[in-house]
Amino acid sequence: MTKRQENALKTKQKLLDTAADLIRGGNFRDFNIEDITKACGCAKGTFYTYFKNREEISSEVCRHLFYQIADQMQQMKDKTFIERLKFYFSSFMIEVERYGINTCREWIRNVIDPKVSNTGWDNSKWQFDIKMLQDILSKAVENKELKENTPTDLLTQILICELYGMMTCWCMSDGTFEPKDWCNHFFDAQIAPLFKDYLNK
Amino acid sequence: MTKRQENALKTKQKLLDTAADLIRGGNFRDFNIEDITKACGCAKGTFYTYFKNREEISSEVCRHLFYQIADQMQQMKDKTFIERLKFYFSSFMIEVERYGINTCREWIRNVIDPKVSNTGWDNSKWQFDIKMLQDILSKAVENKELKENTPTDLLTQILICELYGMMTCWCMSDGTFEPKDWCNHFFDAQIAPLFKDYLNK
Amino acid sequence: MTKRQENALKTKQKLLDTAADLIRGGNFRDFNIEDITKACGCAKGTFYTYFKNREEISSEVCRHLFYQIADQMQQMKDKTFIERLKFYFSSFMIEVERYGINTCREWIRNVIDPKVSNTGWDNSKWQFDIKMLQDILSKAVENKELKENTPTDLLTQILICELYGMMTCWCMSDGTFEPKDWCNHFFDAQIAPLFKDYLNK
Amino acid sequence: MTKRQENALKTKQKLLDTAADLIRGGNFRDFNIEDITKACGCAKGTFYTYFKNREEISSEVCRHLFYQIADQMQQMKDKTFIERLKFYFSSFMIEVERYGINTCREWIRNVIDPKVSNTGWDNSKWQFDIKMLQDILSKAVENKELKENTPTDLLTQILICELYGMMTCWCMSDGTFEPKDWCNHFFDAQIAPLFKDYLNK
DNA sequence: GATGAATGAGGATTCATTCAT
DNA sequence: CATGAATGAATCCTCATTCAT
Repeated sequence: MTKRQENALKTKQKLLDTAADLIRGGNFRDFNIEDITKACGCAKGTFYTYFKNREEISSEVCRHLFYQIADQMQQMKDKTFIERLKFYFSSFMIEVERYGINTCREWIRNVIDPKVSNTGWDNSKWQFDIKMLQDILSKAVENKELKENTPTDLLTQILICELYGMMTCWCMSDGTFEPKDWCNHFFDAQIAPLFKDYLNK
Repeated sequence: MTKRQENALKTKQKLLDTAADLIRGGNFRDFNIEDITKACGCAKGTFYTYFKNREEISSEVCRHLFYQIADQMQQMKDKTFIERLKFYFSSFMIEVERYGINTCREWIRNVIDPKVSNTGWDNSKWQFDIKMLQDILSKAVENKELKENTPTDLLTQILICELYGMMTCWCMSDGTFEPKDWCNHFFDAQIAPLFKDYLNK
Repeated sequence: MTKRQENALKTKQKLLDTAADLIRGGNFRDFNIEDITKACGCAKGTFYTYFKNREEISSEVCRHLFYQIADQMQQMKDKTFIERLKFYFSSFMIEVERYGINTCREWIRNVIDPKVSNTGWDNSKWQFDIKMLQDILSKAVENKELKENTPTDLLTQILICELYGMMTCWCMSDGTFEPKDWCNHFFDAQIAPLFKDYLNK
Repeated sequence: MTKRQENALKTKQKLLDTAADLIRGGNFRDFNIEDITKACGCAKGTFYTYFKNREEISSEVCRHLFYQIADQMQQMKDKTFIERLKFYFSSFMIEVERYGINTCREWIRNVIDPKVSNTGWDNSKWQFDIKMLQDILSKAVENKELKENTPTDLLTQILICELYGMMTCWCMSDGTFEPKDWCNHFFDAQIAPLFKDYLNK
């Protein structure tokens, strides 16, 4: 990579980071290109060298949060499915907390919107999440951790509902509870029992 | 009520209905005052006679959906708490479905936002929901349907998470599942078992 | 008409006049909305109360020039067709000169463009001109001024070519000749002879 | 010519061709430097090695069309002036048709504009055309094809008006007639008769 | 109470052009 | 000579809101 390309990458990353900061900082709803570039110390036009439009940077910021989790999941391969699941839930909520409530709000706003075209996701965040969790469950069936007749489709959908339910409610409550703690409570009370009947001994 | 007041009420209701239609219709994100008043056959200025600002009508439309449910709950007083709970969940999802996915999106956008000031709700939608569900549960404790030691706070919060989780996911999936049906599945799989340990015989 | 409507009309007219001035003045190519409103002493938004977009005012200014001629043609009904024709040509060039060379340039730019949609002309300026001139000729045939076998279609098209040829060349030459004078020369040398063979005695 | 100079020439020609294609293709109005260089496979900066600015390439593309005709005129030296004239007219319209209506539009836009400075033409396209046609006529006077008293200035100007009139109208009509055919009609009906009185038997 | 003209802040986006590498 | 990242002026257009009538 040449020096120039390196610089370019740095610029893009800086824009991304600045946007993330601004979103977290609270002006999420009206976070605007001028603010980003100003805070980033570059010209408005530079923004458009790296992002097609306002939408694109918003979803890239959110996606980033998600990819970190997906990456971390790689290191959990040899754990039990219930551990992996709990890790997935926890990571999600930890990241969400780390990025701040306003990023979480932007995130939800992004995922509930049907404009998938410019996000770069194959189909939609929904499909992505479904796949992610179904993977965990179907591998558990393969490993005999779960019984053959486990209704993985249904369970997957339930799991996602819980996950996004927590996020939505955290925003609703304006951050009055601790995502990570709540996630643990929630997991023990609702998620773990869900698999009781399907566990192979 | 004088004729004049009557007309005023009619105008306001018409604005509300028109807004609801427009939001449901799909241009929720960009639903704007001019569209509403035009479709309503009145002047832009008239809008501001009845609503302080754009925000207000949006939340009033959403709230309306909610109040209908609260009203209906009145008629369930003599049912068991589990029936009331199921009714609450079902009604919610039925209304949500009736109002359409775009209204649901607007609804979520509204509730996750902390700008409580102009909504007219005491505190926030979160508080409102909490109160609603806690009522059901604490009455169940009073009636001895549930044990004294039932952790109503925790359970309430779990219930709301489930409820909003379903809504968020319905939007995410762009309406690929049936809210009402899913609600039943969900209720049986997750909600009912939650109370098993706390039922008084 | 109420006072308010009157004022509104005045505002619109003022915008139109200001735009005409600016176009004539020379900043035609980049005449922009801000300049118009500033010169007009009103807010940018006011512009959009009266015109859908930049395009619309441009073609309305040009059209205005044209309508004046169409109006004047009404008063020529009892003249010979050759007089009417000459009047049409002269008026056109007189107006064009009065509005200035830059308006003429904008005018040509407008008419050669196929975006008819927003101009409000039935079909296009082309159709309009065709109709206008064909009317003169076909009435001349009716009146027996011209022979039955006069090829009015062909002649009409030739006439328009001459008319727009003069305009285009005036702009090309950057106003080095006098449109009105030239028009007379041209008419005598080219237009009048054209009908020689078709005159009824 | 060194290899380097050769390559440079090739690059410039490629830019020119690409621009011509883009203009013909239809996005004439918004043809922009990035599109050209992208389609040409070179960097934006390279464009500025060969052209001072956007204007320059536009007029060079148009001029190219014109030079081809001027070149061809060389081979008509021993024909009668009326044949040369007809050839000039036909060539013009044939080229115009070959380059497409959008190039024609761009062409007209270019010639009506007074910004001569950057075009590289001595004075303006107007002067150029005048000279070209006057050459034909004055040589005809020299050759005794035309009488001494022929008003060559006047006739030249008329000829140019006709020529550009056809082009402007072709664009106005959005290409509803055939330039070449129309040129012939036009020539026979208007141009040829113009010289009748000045022919030396 | 109704009207709708006027407002003007605000934001997105484009693109010709420069210049350091 | 080629590159392409950076620039930032330029401009369009939207729309919630106000207020004189």
